[in-house]
Amino acid sequence: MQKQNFLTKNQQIVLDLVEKSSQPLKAYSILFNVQKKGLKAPLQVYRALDKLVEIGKIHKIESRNAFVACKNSNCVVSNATAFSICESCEKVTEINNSKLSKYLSNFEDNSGMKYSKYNLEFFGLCKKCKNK
Amino acid sequence: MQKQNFLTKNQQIVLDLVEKSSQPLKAYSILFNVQKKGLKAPLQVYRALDKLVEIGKIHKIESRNAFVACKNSNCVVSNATAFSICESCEKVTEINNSKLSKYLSNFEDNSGMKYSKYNLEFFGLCKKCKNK
DNA sequence: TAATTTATTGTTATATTATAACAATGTGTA
DNA sequence: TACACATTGTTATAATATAACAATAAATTA
Repeated sequence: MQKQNFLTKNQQIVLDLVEKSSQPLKAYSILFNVQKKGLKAPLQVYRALDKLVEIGKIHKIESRNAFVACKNSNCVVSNATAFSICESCEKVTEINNSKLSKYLSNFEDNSGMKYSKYNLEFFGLCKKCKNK
Repeated sequence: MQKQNFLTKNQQIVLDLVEKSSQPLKAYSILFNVQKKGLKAPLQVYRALDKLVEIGKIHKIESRNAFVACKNSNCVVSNATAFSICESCEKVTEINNSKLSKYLSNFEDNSGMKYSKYNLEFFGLCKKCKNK
């Protein structure tokens, strides 16, 4: 059996929901929203999320325990992610800046460690909240 | 009452433990280890951790839900943190690279957002694990 | 096609991480 | 001393995530 290159029913249901949302969704909020589609247990959601993260269709916002769809149409693997997070309204935006990603992907220090992946989260106030 | 500029007993107990550890500690592992010192409930640990993170004495490794002592003696506020994490042995090291921190602290994009804080986590294999 | 293998599913239970609420105590300031 | 307010201790519970295992489905190969 070769590695699955399509989405299963549960994965598709979860992905559809996350893609429809403009903001990160929490696992149990996803669960609540897909119960009418037959996903009744947390594990069904977590398993779908795990796979979707693995193949890069969604990202986990670690500091928020929440999930967003990847906005880069070319996103195949999620080995380089950067987000901005508004600490007031919690709006999260994926940062798509080639200079930044190039800089971080090529980053090396004297630890002898080879970095294959990174996740960066910026915090601050978004335009709207700044002007309040 | 002015803002506290010293550590309370509970905070000091938790900090001592985290500083002694060479690796990140989980909250409930901290709890287990400080029970003989009188901290019996999770909240006592979480409250101490919250304050210690706030004043920059320790950092939270978000992707691991674990806490490490800040290794920069000059660390006052923890608004700029970067770590390397070995995905095999889970060794975590705080990255202290002024070029990197300068680059990220000055990072701006066209979102109109002012970034006051960031957290970066690199993943890969450490020297030891790479050679296995 | 049948047998084999492997991935995925459904399900129950439980582990892990974190916070709400509130009374009691301590500490700085007026 | 009286007050304001931060911190503490405590119980209960919320929120996040995984273990274990039987059942089902899909790909492989004989």
